[in-house]
Amino acid sequence: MTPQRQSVFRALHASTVHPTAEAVYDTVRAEMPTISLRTVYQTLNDLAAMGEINALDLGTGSARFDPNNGPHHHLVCVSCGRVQDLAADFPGVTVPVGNDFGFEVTDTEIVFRGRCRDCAAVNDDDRDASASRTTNPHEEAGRA
Amino acid sequence: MTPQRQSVFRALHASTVHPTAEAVYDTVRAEMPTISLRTVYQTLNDLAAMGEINALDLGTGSARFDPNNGPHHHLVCVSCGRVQDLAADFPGVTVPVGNDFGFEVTDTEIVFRGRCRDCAAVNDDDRDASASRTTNPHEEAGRA
DNA sequence: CAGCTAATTGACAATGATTGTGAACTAGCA
DNA sequence: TGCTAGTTCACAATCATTGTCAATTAGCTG
Repeated sequence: MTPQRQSVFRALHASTVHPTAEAVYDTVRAEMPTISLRTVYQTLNDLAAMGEINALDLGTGSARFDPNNGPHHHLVCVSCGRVQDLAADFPGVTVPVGNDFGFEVTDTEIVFRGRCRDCAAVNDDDRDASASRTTNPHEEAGRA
Repeated sequence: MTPQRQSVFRALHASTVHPTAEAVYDTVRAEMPTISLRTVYQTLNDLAAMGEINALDLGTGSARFDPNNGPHHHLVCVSCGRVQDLAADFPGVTVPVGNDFGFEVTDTEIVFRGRCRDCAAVNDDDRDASASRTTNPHEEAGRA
């Protein structure tokens, strides 16, 4: 546990927004200006490998890191990329028997996509013309 | 609808494995050797924007394209990246009332992660030493 | 304390997926 | 025939992430 690692760990836990590696980097640099982005990535990967944090790829362009260890799901804003934890349990969600195509399922991940409060408010304003040119470039067509 | 676009469309529908852009490129090149990867990307994006296909980012490193338009979910192999459609409906899966953090949810996506039949078989062979160095480099720690 | 070893750091370049740019081509039409 | 708009594609650029490897550091041994 080097100071760098501690700082990364703290930055992650101080945040509630599932920061990207870049965001963690910015935070950590405030108190440790010499740290490199490489070290942040390395530390995040190490922490994830140790099971201390989760690495999430939610289709927002870059990975996001989640200090929440318990089972939970996510609300993702398709407009700004914001990610919100959802501490709910969905007991009925399992692969129907006989439909598993031989998969050994080890993990179930539910992603609710939509617009967060802020982006929904913005979109109410200019709902006609520029509806697809919002803050964030990720406007993937359909996600089933 | 240019010949290129038709060919991309056909390649996608002829496949059941949710090909990556690169895979579509390889298929199309067989019958149209001069097509460029750029055109394939462009066409896939256009088709996705038109709602003809879905673009999926399932954390396997590259986007995968899915000609299946109906509502369905996915089985993803964490080892080889294979993606299998799952035509099941989960009626109970909605954000609990009062827990939506102001999100306007428009889409719900369930991903079951695990090992496909083939990768499970391989892993039965060398289950001790090289368990984390499999075909595919994506061994993200935990996905909640 | 000197010396050794192993782990960590960080500068730099490389990778892989994807997109921007802009010139060449093509189809349809006046 | 000449114009125009949409497509294609070669090339370079971008973005997130990782490889490499020398320099630094911590911790241990004697």
